[in-house]
Amino acid sequence: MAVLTETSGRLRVLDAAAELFVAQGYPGTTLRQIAATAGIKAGSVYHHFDSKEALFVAVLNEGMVVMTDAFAATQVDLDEDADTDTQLLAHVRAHMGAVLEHGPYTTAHVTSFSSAPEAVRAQVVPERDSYEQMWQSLFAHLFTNLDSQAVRLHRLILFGAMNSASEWFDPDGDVTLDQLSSTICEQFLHGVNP
Amino acid sequence: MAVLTETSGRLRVLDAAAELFVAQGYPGTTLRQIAATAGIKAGSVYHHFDSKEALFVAVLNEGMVVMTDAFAATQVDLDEDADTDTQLLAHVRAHMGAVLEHGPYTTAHVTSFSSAPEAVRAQVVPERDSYEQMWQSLFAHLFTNLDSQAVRLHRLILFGAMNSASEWFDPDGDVTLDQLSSTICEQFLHGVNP
DNA sequence: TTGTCAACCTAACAAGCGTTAGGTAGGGTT
DNA sequence: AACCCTACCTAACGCTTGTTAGGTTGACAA
Repeated sequence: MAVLTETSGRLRVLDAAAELFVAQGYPGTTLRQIAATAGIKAGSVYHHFDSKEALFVAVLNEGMVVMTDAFAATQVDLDEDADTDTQLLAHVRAHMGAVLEHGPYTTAHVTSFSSAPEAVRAQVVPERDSYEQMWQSLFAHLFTNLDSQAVRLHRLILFGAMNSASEWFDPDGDVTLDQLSSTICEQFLHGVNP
Repeated sequence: MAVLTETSGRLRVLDAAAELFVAQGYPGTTLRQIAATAGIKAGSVYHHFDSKEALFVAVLNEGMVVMTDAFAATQVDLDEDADTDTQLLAHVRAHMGAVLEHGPYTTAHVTSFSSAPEAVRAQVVPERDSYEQMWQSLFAHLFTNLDSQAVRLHRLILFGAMNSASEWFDPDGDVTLDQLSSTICEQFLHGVNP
């Protein structure tokens, strides 16, 4: 039986990969860097994963699971008839938390998805789409006055606002994730001066 | 004298580099790809640029000039006492135009800046900061009720909303840049339901 | 005790990388 | 005519890349 105090080798590789992919992108990260960070040699990575490509896909899929779960958990906790502000804030906070507080897996989705070759991206598109579909439904439910094209536009704008925070947000800075989430949400719903 | 109907070799290299950096990021793009796109051989790139790094910096600096010029031109055309909606929309439209209508140079700044190694990024930071400073001043002028930290936060949110459009905006789609700019601007100032 | 298996290692492979040295063709100037 | 300079080329350099083949080790099972 594995000792509980040390994480499994496969997980250490996955962690190292996620961290480095976030910092350097897909082509900018080498298997030797990943292996070194995980404390093993480059060749040994192939005991756990078939290829660099498969490793990247594994990281992104893990990240997508975290985000999807966060959304679903929020949905469950929420009264369906709560007002728009309450519902949106809860989901915004959940998304921000998933991207910025739950390790590099989710962040990889936001920052290094676009750096990957088309062949790699294609393997994660379905999971991505399904997450976007969740938000599309939420928006359709909250903003009944908008048509589906307008809903899509506003959703993309909100995603841009939320995800770009991964480029500058500092967990140790003087703005907390709660504050940031509520600022984004307030400003999205009611504009810059309330 | 150079024939006018064909662009200079240096410019063809710069164009090819900008285009490929946008599509594949900095480490994902090779000098041989750039050279092939420009119609020359890899070694010949060094007749025009000292290194891959210098080529990237040249692309980003060119992009920053376009953006700074667009901002300045908007500033000049604008009555300083025009209302907030008018001023902000003009600048948003100018920024969006610079990023999405003026070739890959500006887009490179938005999409592939983060993919570059730290040593490369450092060389473009001053120009970047000066552009951000322009926006910071504009915001301070438009939103006098906000303190400088709140101004910064809202500015970053707006940047996120605008720049993320480079990942999905389709010039041939059924949303024009004018419509998108005005949607972003309206929603930023007054919220999602006006 | 013997066998099995996961989890590593070493050492190498071909391919591709950024970069360089040296050459050449042709227009412009003197 | 002689020269020079720009804009390329060829051919290679040393190095790194993802990947593979073939060990070695130690924990566990039969």
